[in-house]
Amino acid sequence: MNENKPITIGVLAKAANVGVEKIRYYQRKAIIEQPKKVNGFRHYSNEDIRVIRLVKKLQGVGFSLDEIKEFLVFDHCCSESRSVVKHKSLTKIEEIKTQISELQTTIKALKVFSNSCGSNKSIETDCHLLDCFENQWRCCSTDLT
Amino acid sequence: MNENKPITIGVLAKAANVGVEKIRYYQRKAIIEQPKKVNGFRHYSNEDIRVIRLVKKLQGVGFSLDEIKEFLVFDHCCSESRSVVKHKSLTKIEEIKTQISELQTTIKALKVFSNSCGSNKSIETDCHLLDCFENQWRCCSTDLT
DNA sequence: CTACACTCTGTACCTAGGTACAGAGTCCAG
DNA sequence: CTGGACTCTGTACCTAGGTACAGAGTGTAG
Repeated sequence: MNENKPITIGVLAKAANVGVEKIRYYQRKAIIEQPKKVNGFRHYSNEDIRVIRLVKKLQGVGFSLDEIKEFLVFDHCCSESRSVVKHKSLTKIEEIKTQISELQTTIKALKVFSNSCGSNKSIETDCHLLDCFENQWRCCSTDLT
Repeated sequence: MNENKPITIGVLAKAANVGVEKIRYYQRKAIIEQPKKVNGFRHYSNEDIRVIRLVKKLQGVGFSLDEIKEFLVFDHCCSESRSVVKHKSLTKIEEIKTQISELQTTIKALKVFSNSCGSNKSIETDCHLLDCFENQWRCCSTDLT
């Protein structure tokens, strides 16, 4: 059954909901492996569909293609580089935690901004985004006389 | 004192810890306003330093320059567009919340991955990133026969 | 066995967000 | 009043992550 209807690039693209050009681009960039070719046509496996979807998902949460490549490579040579895998993952987890806390601060600042600038009572107060964010971040304050 | 030592682009760049080219780029893109010029030289205010720092911070948490521009524009015509400001902020808050929950899922998947693939007991189990992520996301599973 | 859909490789082009000059003008310390 | 530091405008170039052909080959339904 798999033999009769090969998964060509178009089938893969449809199944993973991306364009064929993007798949070829990922192959040029070595994000995914070059599949076997039959008469010059690429034939994919079901796993390739999962990989493409994973790539999309990881991109969505902010991984660069290079980072994704590293994780996918580790995925295939897992038994040779356990400690490297573990290290990469733990590092990434820490990065994401930092990112989450920055995002939470951003939410706070946006809430303050929308409640002050966005409210009717603020019409006369000349409320600034700058002030709202500075109160949260203490990062942008003037230190130049 | 401010009159004697004007804040030129180089001073601003140093104070905000960015390059002068980036500041000029932001001006070309109308992210920040064109300051007054004295003999063709741009003279900035202390507020400009705060703005540049805010732009950096917002970029860091994932705002595009176009989004930043919108917020900064609202910031200046606040009294005319309260409801638009409020709406933009609330929309952005929801987006960020979604992003945070995706990031939390990513952390879970990475933990599973590092604990299984990264552990010594996994040497024989052929653990895959793909499986770890699919368990968290249920998004990449094969649905092609 | 023909027509059309699909795929191949290769190259060009696109957006976002910059960075790096060149060549000319300005400012300031000595 | 000169030399070095700084700034101006304008254009070219860069990376990441793609998208869009062109021209040729392949595969398959009628």
